Amino acid sequence: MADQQAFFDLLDIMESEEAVEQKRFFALMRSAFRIANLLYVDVELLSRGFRVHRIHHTFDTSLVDAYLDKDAGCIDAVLRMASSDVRPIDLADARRRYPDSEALFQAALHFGLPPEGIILPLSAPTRRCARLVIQTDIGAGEWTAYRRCHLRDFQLLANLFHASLLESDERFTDRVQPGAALTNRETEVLGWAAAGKSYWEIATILGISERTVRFFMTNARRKLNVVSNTQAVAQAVRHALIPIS
Amino acid sequence: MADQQAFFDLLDIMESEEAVEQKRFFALMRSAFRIANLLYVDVELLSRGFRVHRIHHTFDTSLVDAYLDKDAGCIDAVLRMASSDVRPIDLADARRRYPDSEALFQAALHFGLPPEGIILPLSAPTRRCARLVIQTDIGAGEWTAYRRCHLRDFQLLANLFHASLLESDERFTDRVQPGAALTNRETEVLGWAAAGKSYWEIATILGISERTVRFFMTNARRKLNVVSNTQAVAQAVRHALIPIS
DNA sequence: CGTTAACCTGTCACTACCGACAGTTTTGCG
DNA sequence: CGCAAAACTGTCGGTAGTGACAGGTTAACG
Repeated sequence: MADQQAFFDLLDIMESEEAVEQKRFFALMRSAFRIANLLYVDVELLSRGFRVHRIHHTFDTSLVDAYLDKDAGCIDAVLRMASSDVRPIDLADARRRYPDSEALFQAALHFGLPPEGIILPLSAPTRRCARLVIQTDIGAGEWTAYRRCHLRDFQLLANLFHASLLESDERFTDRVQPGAALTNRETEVLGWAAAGKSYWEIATILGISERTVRFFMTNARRKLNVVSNTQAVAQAVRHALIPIS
Repeated sequence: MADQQAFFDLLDIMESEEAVEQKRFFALMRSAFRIANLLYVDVELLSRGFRVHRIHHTFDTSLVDAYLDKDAGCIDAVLRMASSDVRPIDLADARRRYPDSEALFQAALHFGLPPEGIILPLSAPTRRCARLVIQTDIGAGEWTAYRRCHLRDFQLLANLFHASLLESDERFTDRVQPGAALTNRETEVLGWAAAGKSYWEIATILGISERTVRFFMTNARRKLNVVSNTQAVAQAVRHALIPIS
């Protein structure tokens, strides 16, 4: 419990300052706790592959870059593993539960990085997935006690850091939709089109004429500023105008 | 710091047990901390409105239900406000920053519920948004100190509870895609269709014949088990086969 | 060297979509 | 009641998407 004060100092910094720089946060964390390395990732996970929005870490740059190029498949598996769980996961547990990640841990060991540490879940905006990985040099025996004592500290500080990054991100403010809002009928018709129904089918379902369905769809296309039903539906799904259902 | 032991006891429970029941967690939290009420929500936020996946709370049922029916617009605004921030937000701050929520706080006050407490962000799967709201009877002056001391406890325990709920949820395991995976070209063509391009345009862009574009699209439709390009693109966006871009 | 999968192409007939023409009716609000 | 916005309808002509016909080429793998 020696670093209680260090935590509270760090908490005050994270809560009081507008934006905490990534390097500063990593440095503060490393001085406040017995942390060897930190890795922060914010990605958009796709069915195949992923798009990195942000990645920051304190590992050797050449090591990480080399690995990213060499074995993207393994990185992909590790990301998918980490994102499928919203619980803090111990690195040792991750290694045990997901054999695909073994290559990564082997490479880390080769560089003198023992597999002790934890992956913390972070609340990301729609379709994104962010995690903070903390790696330590503490032995497995001692780590259990240290983790129990400081997990809450790690999780909260990680959340605050992550929030700080998101807030400083312009892209996070693109919530506002351009153009006018769709009417109920327009949304409804879009939803059925997304379900693969033709104009005739939608007309039958809604009990209106086929011409009217086209009327709504045309209005929706105009409002969304798109050229085809297909693009309109893509937009609607992306902007959550229609539910997953 | 009197309830330090209570926190660690609770942490051990949350970490050791497979699934912690919602009522039990709420009871444990209320006995371990000076918490008056808890509210957990997990929703899918749409451009207009929302779909509730889960909602649990310790407030008076009639109060919440009545409010949900009466003023969905306000609830909507509050949800949107809470989800736009991934930082823990004090209820008092939320009230100050978002005038739309005033009606809700007024109603709460009317039922003897003071606006002290916090909204905790939770990491949810794609397109979902989950939050745990903690409300206390502690006075505003004392709350600041109590909050500083226990925010980390609240955040970590909330995360673990949330993870426990998600894990027990069948729907969370629907990650597996039915049918075969799309090839690179099929995905590529779908992406352009989602961008509103016609077959002819896609053919020109990719430098192949229009017929070939149709070939890929037909294969994609067959693999996704859909009947139109529109439905195929809707599926592709929903299942993150193609990026937001 | 055979097999498989991905990638690529042409044509025909049909149906669905889409823009532009020109309206009516209903609903909600000040 | 007047007005605006939403909901609703008909028809025409052109373009785009769709299924089914029947192929060829290239790269990877055992």
